[in-house]
Order: sequence, then structure tokens, then C-alpha cells
Amino acid sequence: MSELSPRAQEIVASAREVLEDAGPSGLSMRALADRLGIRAPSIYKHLADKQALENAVISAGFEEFAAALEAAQAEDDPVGAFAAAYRRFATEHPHLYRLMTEHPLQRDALVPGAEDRASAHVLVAAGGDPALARALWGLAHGLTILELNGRFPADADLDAAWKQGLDAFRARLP
Amino acid sequence: MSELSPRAQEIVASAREVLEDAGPSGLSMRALADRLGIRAPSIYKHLADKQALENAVISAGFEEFAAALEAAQAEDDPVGAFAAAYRRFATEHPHLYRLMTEHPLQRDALVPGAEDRASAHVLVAAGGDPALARALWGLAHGLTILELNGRFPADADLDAAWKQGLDAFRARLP
DNA sequence: CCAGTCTAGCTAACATCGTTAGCCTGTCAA
DNA sequence: TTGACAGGCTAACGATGTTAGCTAGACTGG
Repeated sequence: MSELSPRAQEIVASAREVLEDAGPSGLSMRALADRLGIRAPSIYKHLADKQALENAVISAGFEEFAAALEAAQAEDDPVGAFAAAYRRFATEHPHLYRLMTEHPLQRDALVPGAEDRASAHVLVAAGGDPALARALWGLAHGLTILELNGRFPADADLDAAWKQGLDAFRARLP
Repeated sequence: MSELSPRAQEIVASAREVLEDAGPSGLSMRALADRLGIRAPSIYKHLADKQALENAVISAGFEEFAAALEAAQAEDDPVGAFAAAYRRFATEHPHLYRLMTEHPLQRDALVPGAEDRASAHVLVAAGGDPALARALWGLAHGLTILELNGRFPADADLDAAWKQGLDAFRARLP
């Protein structure tokens, strides 16, 4: 991703607001322009296209996500601390989380390292085993996105589901 | 979902083909009409709107998914059999799987029971414990959709990740 | 101090999308 | 024979992302 001008960063920040208010489908170039008090075509003076806009929002999301995971590290029960922070971030920013995960990433268009920084934490939580880390990530993402998408029955005890899944992983760590 | 006329069922079958060929974004009313040799507005004589069309495709997908899980049941290693069938279905029909899972379901618009039939199998695989079943579902969906979305490094050993995750669950079953 | 260039807005317009209104033609029953 | 209905059609609307081309203002070089 090329550097963003200050104005472009303002636009990206507004896009983030529109996204959180109105969801992915509400994030249109015209809606964003409205919030900025300009017209939609003017946005293209600062960002190549909508994809670049979304990539910038996603990059910022990864930075924030990584910071949240970082802040939650714990010596005892690293798995639980990771999972709690993961779930918390997703439920606090559901639209952002969906945007960050629902499509294939255009990695060369993101700020480099943001994704790595986030994914490094799951590796730590899994005691350094990459395969176990990917499985734990799968569990966390799966439970998270199924919950966000309302796929579980309304009366399902999701805390219990998380606990069962995490206990299974805890048992495989020293 | 109300009953579908024979013609509507043909249209839904064509929609499934368009979806598998061109992905969700390629499934437009006009593209579907093209394949049928008619004009887009004519589709509305048979289906209320695009959402109804997608719901019908999703319903059919759940039937097929349930059948695939059913055919794969195994006495020994029910977790492994479930997971293999799950992953296989998703990788063989990636666009359909995505359509089935990427949005909140409009349950009252689906053919009743299709979803239940599919989700019953994960409960069996988890030995009847609903919380464990949801965790297993989360693991399977998470690994599946992260793989479909190309979120893992190209050289990641995903078989190993599945094995690690499934072993963790196997260890918690009698 | 003027001329030129760049910045960042604007309007008009295009293709594509889902969708609606209204028309027409063929089939079939009363 | 007449009338209803099924299932096509065209024309059109509003929303979407995006492009082309214009313009007002700010800065900069001579």
C-alpha cells in the first residue's frame, strides 16, 4: 500500500465510522462523501477506488486488533486470554471484523506486517506450534463469525461452547 | 418458504450453476436470465426477489450438505468422518458454501428442517454434547472459511492444523 | 507581481445492479 | 367464443462504483 495523505487518512477514518454505523452494505462512496460534506467523485482524488478504501480500513483494523490481543496477554491461561480478547474485539466491532475476514485479503495492498502482528499472538497462545495455532485460530474465528451471523439458536449457551473448545486446546498445552 | 413451481425450480437449478461458475458476485439476475434464455424481469414471475432465489439455492445446499454428512458417518472416529465430509463439501462447492454461511440466515424463508438436518450431524459427532458440538462446528467452519478465503500462508500445512484441532476434540470424547 | 502548476473540489455521465409497471401472446376452461 | 391466467417482453427508475472534464484557489518560479 502506498502512503496515505493526511486527507486520505481523514477519509479512511470517516469510512470506518460509516462502516460501524451502517454496516458493510451501508458503506457506499456516496454515503461516505455525505459524511465528509463532499461529493463522491472527489474521494477518488485521494484513494484509487473503493477497494483501496476498504484495504485501508482493514489495515487499521488489523493494527487495532493486534493491539487488543497484545494488551490481553497472560502468563497463566494464554489460550483463554487470547480467546477472550479475540471475541471481545469482534463483538465490539462486528462490521469491522466482518470486513476484515469475509473476503480473501489483498495482502500486497495492506500496510505490511499488520496482519502478521495480529496472527503472531495466536502462535504464542498455542505455545509456538503452528498447526495448533491455526486450529485455535479456526476455532476462534468460526465461533465468532457463526455468532455474528446468528447461526446458533437464540438460546444457545455460547460461553459453554467457547469453554468446551478452549478446554480441548488447553489440554494439549503443557 | 412457499412451494416452488416446477419452472421456479429450474430457475433455482440454473442459479446454482451460475453461482458455481461465476461466484456470488457473478450471480446477477441478468446473468441468470441469460443462461435461461429469457430477460431478467421474467424471473420475477416465479420468484419474489433475489433474496428468495438465494434462499432457495441455500436450502438446496443444506439438503445436499446434510446428505454428504450422512453418507460419511462412521462408528469409529465420528469426529474425523464428520470433519472430512465437511471440508470436502466446502472445497468442492466453495461458492455455495460461502453463500450458505456468509450472511445471517433468514430461517423462516428456508425449507424447514434442512438446516437442522445438517446441524444434527455435528451433534452426533460430538457425542451428544451441544456445547462441544458447537465448538466442533466452530472449528470446522473456521478452518474451512479461512482456507477458502486464502487466509493461511500458501505453504501452511492445513492437514496438520485439522489434525491438531480434531485430536483435541477426540481426546474429550469417550 | 505575474504566470504557471498543482490540489481538491465540482457536475455530468456511463454501465451495472435489483426491481417495478405495463403490455402482449399463447393456452385452456367455461 | 370468450375470458382468465401464465409467462414472456420492453421501458424505465433509483442506487451503485467510476470516469471525464471543468474550475477556484493556493502555492511557486522567474
